[in-house]
Amino acid sequence: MSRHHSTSKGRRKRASEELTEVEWTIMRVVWEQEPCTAGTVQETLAETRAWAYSTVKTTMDRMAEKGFLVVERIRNLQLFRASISEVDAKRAEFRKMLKRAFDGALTPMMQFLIEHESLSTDEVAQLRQFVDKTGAAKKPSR
Amino acid sequence: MSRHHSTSKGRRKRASEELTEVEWTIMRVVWEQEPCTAGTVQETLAETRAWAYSTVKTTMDRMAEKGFLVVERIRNLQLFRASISEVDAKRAEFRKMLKRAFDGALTPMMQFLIEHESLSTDEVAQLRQFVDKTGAAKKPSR
DNA sequence: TTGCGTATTCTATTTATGTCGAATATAAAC
DNA sequence: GTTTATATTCGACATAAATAGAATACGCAA
Repeated sequence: MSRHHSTSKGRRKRASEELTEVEWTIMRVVWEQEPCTAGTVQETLAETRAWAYSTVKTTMDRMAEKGFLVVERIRNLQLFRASISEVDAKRAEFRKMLKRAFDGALTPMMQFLIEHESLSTDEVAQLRQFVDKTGAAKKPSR
Repeated sequence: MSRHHSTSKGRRKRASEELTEVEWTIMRVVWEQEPCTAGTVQETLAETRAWAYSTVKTTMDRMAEKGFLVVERIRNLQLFRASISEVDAKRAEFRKMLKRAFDGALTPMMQFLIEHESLSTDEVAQLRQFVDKTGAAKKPSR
């Protein structure tokens, strides 16, 4: 067993763009404010998370190592920016859930939602709207 | 900061029923064959995972500690059964994803699916079918 | 030039997760 | 009873994740 696409340094294999909880929290801020410093992120999150600056910084450094963030150095300043898109991250998160809980299939998930997640009337309506809008393009059977 | 609702023994606080990857793998087998022994699980998974018996056993013991499994002892045999339902586990997994990636809202997720996940014609058709079948009966519960 | 105030780097602790091997216990068979 | 095949218990180790303090470097203003 040995696979890693050597980006340059010895990168550990990454399950594509799967973020941990803490990483998601940080990424959200970065996507919104990039380029930004660790200090900015820490401050932005201060209201909700009592994280020490060093906690945020260390995490962000590690995220950079993993390839989730890229760093630009200006003087003694480090500006971080996301190197994975929000869409990709969402897609990965969704896929992971789908794979784990629904064997990777969308339809069973939909069925589950309807049967067990008690969608609100609004949600059902929207769902229907989306379906109609989307389904219109391709002629469904039935 | 210090919270743990001492269930009886010093249980660590658990994020409800969130399973790790390995735990999902094991739970799937348990749900299907419960009550079953660690050996059975190990053997069932042998085809796909080269896990030593002890690996499976240790993991299952830990899962029992966490409250995901319950053990029944018969002689020197331990029978495991799930103490969380498949539905609950799925719900938790789904909710976690929703919270992380879509701020907990279903509609944005739907939108995302349609915009970025290119549903197949079949999926759209099925989706429509579900919506039709459900839309009328569902009420704004919850 | 001397400090002050951040930014950076380095290291450390704790807990969780993934994996197992070795030693031990035990039911069942001979 | 002794053997045999499992099951169980325990401890161990590596890596990752979460969290943070301490030491250090470095612009910039007085």
